[in-house]
Amino acid sequence: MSAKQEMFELENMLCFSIYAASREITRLYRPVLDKFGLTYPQYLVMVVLWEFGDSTVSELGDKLLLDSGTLTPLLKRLQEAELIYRRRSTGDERKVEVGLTEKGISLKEQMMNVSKDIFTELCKTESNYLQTLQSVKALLKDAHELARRE
Amino acid sequence: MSAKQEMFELENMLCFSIYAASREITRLYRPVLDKFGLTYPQYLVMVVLWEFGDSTVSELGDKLLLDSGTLTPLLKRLQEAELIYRRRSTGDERKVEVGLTEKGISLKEQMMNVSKDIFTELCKTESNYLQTLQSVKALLKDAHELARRE
DNA sequence: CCTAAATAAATTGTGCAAAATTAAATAAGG
DNA sequence: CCTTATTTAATTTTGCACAATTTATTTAGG
Repeated sequence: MSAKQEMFELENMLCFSIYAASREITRLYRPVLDKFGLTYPQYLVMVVLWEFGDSTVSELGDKLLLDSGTLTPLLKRLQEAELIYRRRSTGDERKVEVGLTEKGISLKEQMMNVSKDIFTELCKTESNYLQTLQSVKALLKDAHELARRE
Repeated sequence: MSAKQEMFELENMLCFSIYAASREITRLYRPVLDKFGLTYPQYLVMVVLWEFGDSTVSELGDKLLLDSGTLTPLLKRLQEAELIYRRRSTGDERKVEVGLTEKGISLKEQMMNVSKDIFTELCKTESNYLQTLQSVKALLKDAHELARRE
């Protein structure tokens, strides 16, 4: 079996493992997030707002590596759920500022008591959580730089 | 900063790194796959057919961890592109068998001469490709088992 | 000033992703 | 046989994901 053959075998393809792992992790979060009426990408937006405070749409996109075409409808759903507000920047009317409502702020406390279970469950089974985290973060950084140096 | 606080920081969230890395890798493959008129999930279906030969829809789903709601329209597009055929199983008319056309078979050779570039590019930047692959495969296995033990 | 370029977000269109429902066919027990 | 449960795929619906285009605004050059 040549090296060229091997590279088309699913078991050897890091790209497939990452792609499938991403969906399985989302599946793992779903039953918990469902209790709060959140999807996984919506949850990540909340995480960024909790950590960094009020942000523009493009700042959210920079952190999450998502574009406005994805974020705009997602943010509208979070606004309908009254977890965030959206308003035009007064200084620069091209920008839309996104911030947490009281309900959005208080959600963090509620989730900390539940979400730990997912995190610790993965930690428990993942014997080397920190090692895996460092590997994937390095991969993300490399892929991000490769994909954007046109 | 408490351990509970830290778990909501984006930099510490393995789930986010996996999710973002998956999209960045797909973005990396896109310009190459575009030349062949394939999307990334379509490419993965072709990889499975090249490796394992003719398969039913559910066999493809088992390998790729995708359900029929995702695969059925995707397979129809591959059929329209004349890379695969689909037909009801003669033995069991519930099953739909998927197989490669001549065009689909020959695509593998064409891609081997181009796709290597993506693979080697990632290998080059990823100092520890095999280590990362093993970590992510272990994570995938754990997440898959956790997500399905109801 | 005033026009041209650049920026920021929204809009549009295509293609996954997955849960829920439906429909068809098979298998199994009585 | 015949009914019931199971299996398998299709269909439907909602929600990302992203490229391409459009619109509005701001910045810079002349």
